[in-house]
Amino acid sequence: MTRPRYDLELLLDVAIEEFTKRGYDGTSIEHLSTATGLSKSSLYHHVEGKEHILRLGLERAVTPLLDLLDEQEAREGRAIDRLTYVLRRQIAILADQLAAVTLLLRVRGNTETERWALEQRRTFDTFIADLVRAGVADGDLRDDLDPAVVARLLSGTVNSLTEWYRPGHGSLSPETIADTMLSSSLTGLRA
Amino acid sequence: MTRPRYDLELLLDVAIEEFTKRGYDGTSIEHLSTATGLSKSSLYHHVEGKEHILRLGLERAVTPLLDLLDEQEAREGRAIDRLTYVLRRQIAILADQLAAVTLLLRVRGNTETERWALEQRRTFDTFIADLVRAGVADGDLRDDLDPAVVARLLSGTVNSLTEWYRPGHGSLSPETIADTMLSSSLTGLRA
DNA sequence: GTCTATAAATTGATAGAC
DNA sequence: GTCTATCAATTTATAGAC
Repeated sequence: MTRPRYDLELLLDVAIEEFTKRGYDGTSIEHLSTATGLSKSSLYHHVEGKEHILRLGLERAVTPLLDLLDEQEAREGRAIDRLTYVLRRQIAILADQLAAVTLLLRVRGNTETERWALEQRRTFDTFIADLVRAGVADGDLRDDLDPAVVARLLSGTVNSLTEWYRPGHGSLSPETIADTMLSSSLTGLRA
Repeated sequence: MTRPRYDLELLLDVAIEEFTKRGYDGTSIEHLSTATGLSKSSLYHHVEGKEHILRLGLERAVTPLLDLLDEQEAREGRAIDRLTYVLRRQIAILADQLAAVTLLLRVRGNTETERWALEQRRTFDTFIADLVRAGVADGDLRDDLDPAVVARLLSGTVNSLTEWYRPGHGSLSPETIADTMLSSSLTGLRA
C-alpha cells in the first residue's frame, strides 16, 4: 500500500503555513513548490488547483468545530455550563489545529471557498451568541450588558489566541489558558 | 494652492481597504488603479511604490497609538486607572481609524515595512503588559492569574473589535463598547 | 498630473517525457 | 509521481507624450 494521503497531508502542512504567512492571494504555486521541494507539476498531481488546497486546509479547522456543535445539539444542562464547555473545547481545537484555525480566521471571502469558510464561522459564532443569551435568561449571566456584544467579545478573545499561543517549549497548556480566560471573563480581573 | 495631499489621502483610503481585503501581497497596483480610477502611472506619481503606500497607510494607525504612549510617559495615578484609560483610548483610536488599525493587525512581517509595523505593535503591547503587572503589584488586580496572559487576552479582546465593529447605522458607540468590555473584564460576566 | 505603451519577471495551469 | 518546458495572463515599474 502506497501513502498518497500522507503526502497530501504534508503538502497541506506547508500550504497552510504559507497561506497564513503571505495570505492566500499572495501565495503562489511557485512558493508552495519551493517550500515543499516539489515541482509545480507534481503539486498539481496531488490537488486540483490552488483553491482546492485552501479548501482542504480550512477543513482541518472547520470539521472539528462543526463536530463540536453537532455533539451539542442534544445537550442538556444550564446554558452557562454548556457555554464554558464549548469555549474550552474551542480553545482545545484551536491549540490542536493552530495553523489551520489561524488560516480560517484570516480568510476574507474573495473566493467561493473563502466565502464557504466565513459561513461556517458564522454558524459557530451564532451558536455561542445563543448560549450567552440563554445564560442571561437563566439568570446566570449579567443582564445589564448587551448579550450580542458579550458573545462577540468572548469569541474575539478566544480567537485572539492564534496571535500569540505557541505549543510546546514549556509554554502554558491550552487548559491553563482556558482556565485563565474563563476565570477572568466570568469572575473578573479585579482583586 | 493645489491639494496634492488630499489626493494622496484619498488614494490611501482606497489602498488600505484593498490591502485589508486581499492582503498586501495579494493586492496589485492594477487593483489600486481600478479602485481609484487612476492609471498605474498616475499612482506612481503620488507614491514611490507599492510598499510606500503600505507604510503611509500603517502610519495612520501607528502614529496615534504611539502618541498615546508618549502622552502616558509622565502620567501618575494607580496602574489600574491608567490601564482602563489607555484601553479606552485604544478603542477610540481603533474606531476612529478602523480601516488602518485593521490593516495594522493583519500585517505579517514579509517586508521591511511590515516588520516595522510589528515592532510598533510590540511596543504598545509591552506597555499594556507593564500596566497589568503594576496593577497586580498595587493589589488592584487579581494575583492568581498570569499577568502576561491577562495582558494578551485584554489586547486580543480589544483588537478583535476590528472583526465586527462598524461605525454609524445607529450602531453602538465606541464608548459603549469600551464600557461593556471593561466592565465584563474587570467585574466579570457572572450575575 | 494624467495618459499609453512597454519592459522584464512572475502568475496559475498544462503537455508530455521518463 | 516526478520532472522540464511552455502557455497566456498578470505582476511591479518605467519611458515619454500631452
